[in-house]
Amino acid sequence: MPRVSRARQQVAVTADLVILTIRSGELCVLLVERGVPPFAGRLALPGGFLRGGESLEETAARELREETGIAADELHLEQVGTYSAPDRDPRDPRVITCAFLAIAPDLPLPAAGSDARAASWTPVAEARETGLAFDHDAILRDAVRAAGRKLQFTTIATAFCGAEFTIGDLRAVYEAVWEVELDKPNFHRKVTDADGFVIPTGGRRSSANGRPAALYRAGPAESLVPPMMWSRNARS
Amino acid sequence: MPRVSRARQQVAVTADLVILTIRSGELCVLLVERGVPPFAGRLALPGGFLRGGESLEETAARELREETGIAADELHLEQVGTYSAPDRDPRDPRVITCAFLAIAPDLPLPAAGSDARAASWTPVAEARETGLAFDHDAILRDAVRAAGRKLQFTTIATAFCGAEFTIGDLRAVYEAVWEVELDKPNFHRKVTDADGFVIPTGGRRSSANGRPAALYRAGPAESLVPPMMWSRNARS
DNA sequence: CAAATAGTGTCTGTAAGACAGTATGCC
DNA sequence: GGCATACTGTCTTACAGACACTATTTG
Repeated sequence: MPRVSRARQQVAVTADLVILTIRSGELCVLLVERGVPPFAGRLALPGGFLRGGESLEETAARELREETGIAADELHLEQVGTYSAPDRDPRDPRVITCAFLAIAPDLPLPAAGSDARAASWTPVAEARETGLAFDHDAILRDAVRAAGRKLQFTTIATAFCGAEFTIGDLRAVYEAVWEVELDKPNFHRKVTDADGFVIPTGGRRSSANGRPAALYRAGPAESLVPPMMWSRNARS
Repeated sequence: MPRVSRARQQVAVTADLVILTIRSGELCVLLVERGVPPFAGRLALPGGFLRGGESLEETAARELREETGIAADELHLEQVGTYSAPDRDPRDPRVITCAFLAIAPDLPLPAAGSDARAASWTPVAEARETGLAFDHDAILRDAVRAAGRKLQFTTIATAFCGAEFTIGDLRAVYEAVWEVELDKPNFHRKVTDADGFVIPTGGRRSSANGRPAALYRAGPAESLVPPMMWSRNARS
């Protein structure tokens, strides 16, 4: 009896979402507590099954809306990878998943999910310690790496911020995702010099102490030239 | 009657392979002629259905072996993306595919596929003109882009070459995938200076004309620092 | 005033790109 | 020698990173 049957196998497919944001300088991910087996009571990435007539992108967009109330066209949604180890989900029929990365500003809070599941922002460091259901630890790790790579070459960092933000806010994004400290003066110059990355609004924002920071909004550029390099420390 | 049913849908899943190589300076992809509907007689990427007990990576490795005789651990195999548009495959049950990128040296020729399908290397430019079955045009485009990005930051270019190669061979890889011309002297210095990219074997190879080029083999480094940038022309 | 954060100026090392010039093969 | 290809040297410009310094706020 061969372990690998020659028959083509039909499977159920889910789209799982890694929705990242920055809350008070910390990288956070939206997690839900599973209400039903398998892994009932454990934390997991939000997600759901592919339905007839849908592409996986549409499934992901629908889940995003159901879990957070955000329309998918308001933020980036991109594939991270497909996870298909035969033992990744104990259910039968077999379940494979396509993971999507979404980047969101600090939201008012996922309004008590219409899906009735308890959804909440969890620091990524904490999620890694606790451990997630299924193979979601690996998915989260891959998604954070993908986000880190995108920060290098695109202006996606502004998607982590609200409509108006300071250069310090933007630097906090890079520092949280890359887990490094960046030189403030050099970062400031690089960002403000890059063509179409940020546009000054003229406003300023006071904090408790110190000189108020100038406010910016996202510029029209999508790719960031020259890239923001952190390859010296090349992990991934 | 909603277009999107609320029922979770079971689907069949394939792994499709984009196997790239360089033949006389031209980027080529391994294509098969389909013997059965849908798209019978049309060119398509090699691939096959996920079987019970297999991950998609294992499916891809098995198809690679069946189509080319190459063992998967001899070359890179990595996910490009999953394609799931509802109308991408007319068959029922519905079929979605996970595309993999493989990079191969110029092989002796895919030994008359054990799968009995006519497999052959086709220049990518030609494949784009002719058009492929299913959504394989989009998959091919995405895979070539992914390969181009990998060339920037990894030493994967050596995987396109045989065990021994000249710097000119290596440069041809970059020029074919990126569709640019690179400065020969600068490329030479950059590659030979990069730590662990290439190692001189001491041998030389004569061509018809001119000074024989020194031979190299792949070095131990996997990531390329500093990266080989072509971001000035940033397409993708 | 001190403390704190925002932002600018300047210097140094490294690397990219342009391209002149040298080396070494075949006819 | 002529020609083609491989390779080296050198110059210019651009950018990363370090860090001294100035600016503007609160207390």
